Amino acid sequence: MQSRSPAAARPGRPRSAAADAAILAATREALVELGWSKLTLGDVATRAGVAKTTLYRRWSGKNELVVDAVAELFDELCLPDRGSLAADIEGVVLQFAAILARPEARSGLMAVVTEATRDDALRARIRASIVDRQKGLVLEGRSRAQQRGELPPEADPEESARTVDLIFDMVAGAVVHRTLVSGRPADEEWVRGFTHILLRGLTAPS
Amino acid sequence: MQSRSPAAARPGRPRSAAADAAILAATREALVELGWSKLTLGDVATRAGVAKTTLYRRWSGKNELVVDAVAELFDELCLPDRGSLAADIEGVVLQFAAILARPEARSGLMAVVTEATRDDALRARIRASIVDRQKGLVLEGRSRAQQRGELPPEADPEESARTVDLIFDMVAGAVVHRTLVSGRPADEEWVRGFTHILLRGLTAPS
Amino acid sequence: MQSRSPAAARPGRPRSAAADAAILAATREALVELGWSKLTLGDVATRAGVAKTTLYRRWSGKNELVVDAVAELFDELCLPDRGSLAADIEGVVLQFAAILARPEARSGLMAVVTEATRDDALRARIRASIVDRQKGLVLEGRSRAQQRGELPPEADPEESARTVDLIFDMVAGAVVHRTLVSGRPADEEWVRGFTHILLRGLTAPS
Amino acid sequence: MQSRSPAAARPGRPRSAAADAAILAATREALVELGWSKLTLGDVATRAGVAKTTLYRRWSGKNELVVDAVAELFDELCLPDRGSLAADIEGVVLQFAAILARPEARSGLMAVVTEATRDDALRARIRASIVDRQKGLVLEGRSRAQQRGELPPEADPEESARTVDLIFDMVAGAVVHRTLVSGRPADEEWVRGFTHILLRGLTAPS
DNA sequence: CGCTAAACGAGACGGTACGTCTGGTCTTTAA
DNA sequence: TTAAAGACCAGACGTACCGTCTCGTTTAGCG
Repeated sequence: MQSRSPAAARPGRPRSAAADAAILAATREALVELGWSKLTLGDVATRAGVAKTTLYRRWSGKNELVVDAVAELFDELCLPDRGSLAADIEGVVLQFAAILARPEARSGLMAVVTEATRDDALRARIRASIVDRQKGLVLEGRSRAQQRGELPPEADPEESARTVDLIFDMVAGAVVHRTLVSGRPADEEWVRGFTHILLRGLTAPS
Repeated sequence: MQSRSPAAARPGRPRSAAADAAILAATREALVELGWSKLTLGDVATRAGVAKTTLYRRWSGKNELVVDAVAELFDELCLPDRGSLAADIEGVVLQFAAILARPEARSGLMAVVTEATRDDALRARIRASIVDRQKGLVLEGRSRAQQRGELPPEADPEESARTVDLIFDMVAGAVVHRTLVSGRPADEEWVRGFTHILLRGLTAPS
Repeated sequence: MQSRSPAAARPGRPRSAAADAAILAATREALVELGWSKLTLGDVATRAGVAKTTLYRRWSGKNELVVDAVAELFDELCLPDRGSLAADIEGVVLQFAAILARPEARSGLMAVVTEATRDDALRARIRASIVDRQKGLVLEGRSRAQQRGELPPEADPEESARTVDLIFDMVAGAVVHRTLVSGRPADEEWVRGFTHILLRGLTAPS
Repeated sequence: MQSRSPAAARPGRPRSAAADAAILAATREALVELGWSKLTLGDVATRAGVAKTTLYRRWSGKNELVVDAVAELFDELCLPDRGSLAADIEGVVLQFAAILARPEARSGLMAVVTEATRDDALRARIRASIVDRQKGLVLEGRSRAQQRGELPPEADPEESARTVDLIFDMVAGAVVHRTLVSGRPADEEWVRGFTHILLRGLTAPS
């Protein structure tokens, strides 16, 4: 039996880890300067000081590359305990907005989501590297609020999952639409108004 | 013999009106089959039975063409009075979701919005042909709800505009995110849940 | 019925005759500077001030292009009447040697002949544009010598054709081998010696 | 002074003799299947069951490799005494033609000669491994004919060398041109005709 | 016997050229 | 003047080889 352990000492020269990093950084740089549609894999390779073949050996195309390059931007997302559900939501939304305010995210994220409408594998990749992480924050925020007593514990797990999805679409969708479609910043004032409506919608007695 | 339209005093061969329609239809057809990134102006011209020059004489590029082609899809959006604010919201959200469910809208709309992040003229064109129309529906729905007494009349006009923008971002963003990012349909059940939260957030006493 | 007359006014912009000439000239220039194996179609296009597509529209590859470029060099071959068979042979052999002394012919001709060993269409093209013209000179020289009485009239036409082929292979082969394999010039002295042997072989009583 | 004794017991693992043979055989095999221009060193290495580095350690490039691979084909050339100059010439020309009829020789030999027009080192290598051996046969045949009295002894050694070169160019050139350019076999009938003319040219009284 | 040093396989690396495709423009003839 | 057709320039595409390099792994001879 041969276990394909990830660090299995494969024969031949190992891939350069530096190249990976250089390519992803060059991709973000090119996204900032040129935007998605004028971004060229040849140009990215040149910026990274790397041959085109090195790039194609790792990523099968523009879409996959940009997903990975953009995904790294979301590594910094986290959910420190700010003491209340409202503060937690405001905090994470502001973090999210700050990332979307960066030009490499603006150009890149929307573009790959667009491409993903026709490419299931790409959609899965986006979900795995970007979306699921964000949804995890929603889950974490909710359980924390339940521990605080701000939200009731869940009864029906299926209903619960549906609500999490809904909240996630509302939060992410609103920030994305504000930032990328309306083209105005999701600043503190806007976030406060948004959080106010969302929270009241979730907690007010019907 | 062809009788010249009396108003067309211009010399030379008049532009074919049929060509415009054929080009836009061919564009939508190509969007469905190929998606944004693989759509080619040469291919569109061929589908429309038209020369490339004819196409370029009317549109300056891919972006402008697709904006116009997609904009026609939103002509059907309207806001019949369904008797209550909740019903009105549900109705228009479902209409919007139905449009976004069509593949030519999925591929095309997102793509031009993406391109618009780096092209102000394109953003203005999109706003004029697509977004403002939607925002008008929000305004219309609110004033109707105010006439019904479901919403209080606005005091501060600036605050009022801010709220309309916020609601618009929340509605459009949630539907778009649900449809294109989460990749699940914005069906009646989902719309009901969304409307419920949104409406309670807007009307519940804090 | 559609007659495909060569100057049939086909629709669309006609091909640029200047481009053809520029490409062939650039090809010869590149052959001189770089030789066959380092000659690049992209480079030829650049030298000719022409896009790669323009080149590929006319020639399907390097081989076909070089055949045509080299074939033009042989346009100058002719057979002026020098008064005797010996003088005629010496004259045409010297002409042939002069062409083979040019670097674009050295690199190009041998290379396409080499490629033709595996490509029947290419061999046919070479025969049509280069070889048959040379063989014509052999035929012309023989009939002229027969009129002068230097050679007897042919009896058996089949035998006659075989002899022409043999002489042609001997003449062209010897010059090519001397020039390209032995790498020494086929100068007047060499040509005189060669003509001497050949002529005696053809005319001496056995 | 550097003694380069062939079996100088150098430290380290000695080179595999089997690899050399396998590479040359694989080269000929690839020449037959693909021809010169489509032959790749990577493919040769794969066929030989050898790494590319092993190949490059021994040969500096495609040209050198093919020269050596083709040169081995000419090892079988020899000049048995057939009793007369005519028979000797016919015999060796037929041998030469038989080698040129093999596809690995057709593709390979011409190609390296072509390359050699721009590479002096390569030309020297070809001369050493292939051409000089053939010229030796001419010398041998002549001296044998002189012993038989078919040819007069040489007076002027310089004139003698010039004649040998000329004959060699005529013989090799005619066979190569017949085989590779005219594309017809140098069979017995053709060889007889050729030998007849050549021999009469050399021996008939002027 | 173990040490040393070169050869070995595998395959990644920076490059270059390939032949194709698309984007926009220009030039022709016909309507 | 517009239309259809298609040639034109420019340049990105993704692939194939080039010749070099870096690995880990033999495999010989010498100590």
